Amino acid sequence: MAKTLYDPHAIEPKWQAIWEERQAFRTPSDPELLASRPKFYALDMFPYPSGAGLHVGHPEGYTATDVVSRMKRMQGFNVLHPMGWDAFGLPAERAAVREGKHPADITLRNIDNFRRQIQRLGFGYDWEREVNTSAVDYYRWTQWIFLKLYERGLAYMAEVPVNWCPALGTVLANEEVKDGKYVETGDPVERRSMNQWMLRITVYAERLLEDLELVDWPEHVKEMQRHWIGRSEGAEIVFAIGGREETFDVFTTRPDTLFGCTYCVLSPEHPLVATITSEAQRSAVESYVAESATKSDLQRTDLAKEKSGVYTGADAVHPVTGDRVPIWVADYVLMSYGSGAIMAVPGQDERDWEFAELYDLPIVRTVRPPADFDGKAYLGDGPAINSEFLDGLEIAAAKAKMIAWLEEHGAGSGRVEYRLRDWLFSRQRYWGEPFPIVHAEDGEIVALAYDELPVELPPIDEYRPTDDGRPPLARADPDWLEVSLPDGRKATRETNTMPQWAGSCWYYLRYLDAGNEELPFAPEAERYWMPVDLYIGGVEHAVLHLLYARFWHKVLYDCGLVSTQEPFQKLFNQGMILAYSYQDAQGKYYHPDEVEERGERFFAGDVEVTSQVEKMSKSKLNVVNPDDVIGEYGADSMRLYELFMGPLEQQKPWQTTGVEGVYRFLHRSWRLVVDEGSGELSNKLTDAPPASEPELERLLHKTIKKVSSDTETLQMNTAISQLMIFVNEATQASSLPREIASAFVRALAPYAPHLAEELWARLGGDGLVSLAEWPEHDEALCEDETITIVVQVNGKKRDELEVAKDADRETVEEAALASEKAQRFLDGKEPKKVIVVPGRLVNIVV
RNA sequence: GCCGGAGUGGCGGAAUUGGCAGACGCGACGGACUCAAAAUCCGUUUCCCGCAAGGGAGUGGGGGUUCGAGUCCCCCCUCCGGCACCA
Repeated sequence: MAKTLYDPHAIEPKWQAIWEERQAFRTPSDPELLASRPKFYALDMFPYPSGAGLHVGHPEGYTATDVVSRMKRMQGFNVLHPMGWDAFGLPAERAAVREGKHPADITLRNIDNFRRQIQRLGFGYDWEREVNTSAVDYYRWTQWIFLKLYERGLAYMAEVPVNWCPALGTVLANEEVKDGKYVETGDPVERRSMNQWMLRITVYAERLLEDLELVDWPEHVKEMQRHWIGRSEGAEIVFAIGGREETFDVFTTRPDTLFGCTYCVLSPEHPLVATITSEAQRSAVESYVAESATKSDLQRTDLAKEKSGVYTGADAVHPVTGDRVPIWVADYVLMSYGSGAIMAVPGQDERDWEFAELYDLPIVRTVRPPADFDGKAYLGDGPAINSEFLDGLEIAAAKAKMIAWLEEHGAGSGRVEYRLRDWLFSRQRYWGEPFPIVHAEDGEIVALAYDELPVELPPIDEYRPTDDGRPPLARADPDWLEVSLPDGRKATRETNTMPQWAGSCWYYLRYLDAGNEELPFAPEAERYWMPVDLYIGGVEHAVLHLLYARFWHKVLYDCGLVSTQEPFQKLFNQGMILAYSYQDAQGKYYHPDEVEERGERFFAGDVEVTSQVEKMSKSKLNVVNPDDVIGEYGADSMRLYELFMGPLEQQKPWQTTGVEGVYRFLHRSWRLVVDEGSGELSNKLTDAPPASEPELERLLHKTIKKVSSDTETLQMNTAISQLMIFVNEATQASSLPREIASAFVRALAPYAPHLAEELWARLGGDGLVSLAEWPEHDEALCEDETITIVVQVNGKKRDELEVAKDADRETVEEAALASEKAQRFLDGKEPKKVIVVPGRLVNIVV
């Protein structure tokens, strides 16, 4: 007779079809139902649909949100759990050039593949709310929000120094550049001056910083944002220039050290450099400035080890003492921070000390270092010295007094400076949102009216910039490019497009009401569903996406369009999934399938290789494809293993043998209910009450309790471990009451939903287990009748005792002292002290 | 250099407020079933001494607090992540 084994390939497509047919995961929309239950909004960071398809890292976070949403749904929450596509971006544009197709076609093809792969995992997404940022009915609303920003004066065009990436043929935002390279590809970036769109995110710096207090996010992500915003308190001080009209401002966090200022430094890009330089110094300064201009940011930082600079020949007037101090030009002062000029205080600043030593400039200490201090610049606290009216004051008091003095004498004021810069918001690409902006022939920038949206991407022949360096959209037909304004003026459309971040700044709002043709989303939907209750994604978005989205959200809040200050109440970062890779002595990689272990060593054929854990990558031949895993073990095993590997937030290596472990667990779960020989229900199942198997009943309640709380706190690895413990025990038990089996299947359902549906149906459960009621645990049954008490002598375990769970101190102490094994170690000595920890242990000290 | 986070068996990892270190899984070893294998099931599995009973050591290293430390404090080492002339 054919055995009825657990067969995920039969079960999984079947239940996925039924879920779809019964619309099991449609978000409730009935107003009465919405009002009657609490809501839960579980959000995944939506993927960019690349041509490479899904890798096993993607589903980790998706599985976690799916498990939580499924449990919440069973617990009676209205659940919103959507998925969509961050679909604008350069790779599709490049593929379009390569294949001679339109980027939209490439994008749709990739989306279909991603959707297929994601659907195989059996996630309970509401596909009716799927969004695609590159679809016209989505990006018209991105343009709509841009108009809101523009109206509020938060979007402007300016000639600014930009990060130009020649390899990409476009500019990049500050956040996209690190060490002079594009963070995604490592392509070098250079400085250029260009007329570009900027968003005034700096206006929101303080709120973006403060409101981090309101959200439940990992501390290190908050820390990264705080650092990126980079608030520092200090003072702006005005310096006059000897013999000239001009003045310049410096920003300092140490106004208390003003008396120690022995020179000033301007950045090479500072506008005053050219005007104040003396004739004698002109050629030296000019060649220094020219040299700095040719250096990339990378070189400037690298060469930072050795400072350099040139005297301008001009002197500044010390605002308090009236002394002359020399003004230098040096590239250790950046034009992009503060005012691009500093007062140098070598006594209290390491960089200034180094520079002063190099060029033999005077050094004056204005804070007395401790007697044993033998360093150079002293940054610690101490009484002010050499500082006239500040002498004797500690730093904080000295700062306050100096700021008061400056304000009184009109020489400066207290000031807060931020590291955060305005957001460079335009790109020279085709595959992005067109700006709803035209340029009139007289140069005026004109925003389109709301009813003129959308501005659709026009077809063009080639996706390269024009020969004279204008963006690809400049190639569009004049029908698109040229417009007449209502007042009769002729105008040209903006040909830059928005950066990829634009679409992801508000997609979580579009999900609330994805089909709305009148508005980006209805206010009542927003009030009901926001904020996002759980947002899971990779830490790589800690600054970029999360900062930009928070910024837009706050603008929408100020427009009265959203009701919460912050969009994402709880954020969680899943750790990256790594994989073993194998390399020989020459560094050549081998596919894991070629490698076998012999003893302690690894070989690929006859070649000895070493193993290591690395990021998955094609070149390292260690990429694991979810389709292959599902093909072999099924989606439930894939889901379970993704979460069982270890703590969600941790990096961890993929191990195929680990998938087999959870696959075996699902087999055991199957056999608990189904007799594999006959295909009928297992004859261990009984209609007897749960109490007929008291041990198992207790374990069930402990399991429900632990699975509920561990799922809530995203400790899914230990929740699964508890389910395994239950199955192991239940397998041993002589009978299995149906009620117990039913509760177990419901607790398993969020994790292995296909198997759970099948078992639920076989057990005769009502409807879908995905929509069944989550089991409740009975606290009284979560405690054992008797507990094991450990008996220690001098802190070492010597014996165990079984006592009633409510046994009092005296009883436990007596029993422990009576223990034969304990007595042996007491060696006849009188106990000096006996510590009783009820329910845990007794420690006898001699 | 600065700021975070982490170091636990052969491996992934568990351990309320300080209270039985190593749950669960992998791997390995032994056994059952089988002509045999796979699958499955049962058992063992931190290390050292011991036939065993039993004993000793043990959570990166060193010190401390405590009846008791993986957990708290101090110093050091290693790894990972972020930032890096931000005045």
